[in-house]
Amino acid sequence: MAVKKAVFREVGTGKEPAVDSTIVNLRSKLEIYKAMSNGGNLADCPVRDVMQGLSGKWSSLLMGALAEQPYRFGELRRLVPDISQRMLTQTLHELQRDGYVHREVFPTKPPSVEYSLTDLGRSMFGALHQLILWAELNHDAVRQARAGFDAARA
Amino acid sequence: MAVKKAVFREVGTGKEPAVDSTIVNLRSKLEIYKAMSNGGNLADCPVRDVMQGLSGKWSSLLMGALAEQPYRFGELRRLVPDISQRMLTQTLHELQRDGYVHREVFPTKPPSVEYSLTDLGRSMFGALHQLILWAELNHDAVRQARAGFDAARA
DNA sequence: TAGTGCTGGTCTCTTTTTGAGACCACCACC
DNA sequence: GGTGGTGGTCTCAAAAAGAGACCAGCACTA
Repeated sequence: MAVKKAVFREVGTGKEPAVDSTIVNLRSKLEIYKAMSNGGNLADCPVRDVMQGLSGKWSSLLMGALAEQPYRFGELRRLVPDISQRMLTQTLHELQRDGYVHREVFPTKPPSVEYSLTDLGRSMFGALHQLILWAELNHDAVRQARAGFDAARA
Repeated sequence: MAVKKAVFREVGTGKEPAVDSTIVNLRSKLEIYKAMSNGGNLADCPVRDVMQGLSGKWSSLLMGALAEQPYRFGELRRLVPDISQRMLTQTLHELQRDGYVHREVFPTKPPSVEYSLTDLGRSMFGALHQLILWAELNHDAVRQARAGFDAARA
């Protein structure tokens, strides 16, 4: 294997020489992260903002359930037995706020509440689904990597 | 708009009548959630297991950065200025453990450490990228939904 | 008519996770 | 001998998550 040089690159310090071809070339590759970080304006970053709402422990699971069909509150509670009622309320509320989930109250006695995906929610779940499928297919590889890592450091 | 009936469905209680066509039809649609919940065996669920590792606040951001090029520890710290050193160490450690990230120490003085994506990591990021692109494209819709929701309840 | 159960929540308390920042050893440079 | 840069760990405070009690309203049952 060729010996890699551990070159001390200067990144993001704002002190780079203006005309350094190495850095220019390097910078041109930073497309994904730039998008994810809104080019340094971290406070108002689109990707980060949206991803944040999906990164909760229960968000993707509830989206998966609602992608199949609408559910009532109590149904979701039974379907996902290890979620606390507090987190179910809260996660559904966040998903509703971000426009992925529609909440409808029916005037039954007692009143029942049905949650369903909006068009935006279905659209988003299309992308999320890719990740879920990947997880399903590659679970063994991840588990194996994890086992190997734990074995190596033991 | 047609009046929706708030039918009290029985789901997951284990008490359903054995031959109820409504429920059978309902059950047949539960493909995505079944995959996500491993059919009730929640403790050892592939999708949940993998998603958990990606749902951290910083995981996807660091994956996005490393998808562009390898970075050294200090570079990542400067690139993502609002991550604490502790969370950077920890998140990289988790990503390494799950097999997405490779960690290589160079015998420089002082020693430098380079982080890069593995093949598994690049594969996973392909799927994650779909979600990132969606977020980029639909950020306005999400922000609008959020604003509308906040306005309605004020 | 009193008890029980179901609805969809909220409230409080404890535990877990995250964040901010001090601290560390090592070495080069001046 | 001070300063700065390397990649961390450690401690302590703040924020988030989880467990479970509690609530009002109504239907059904005894």
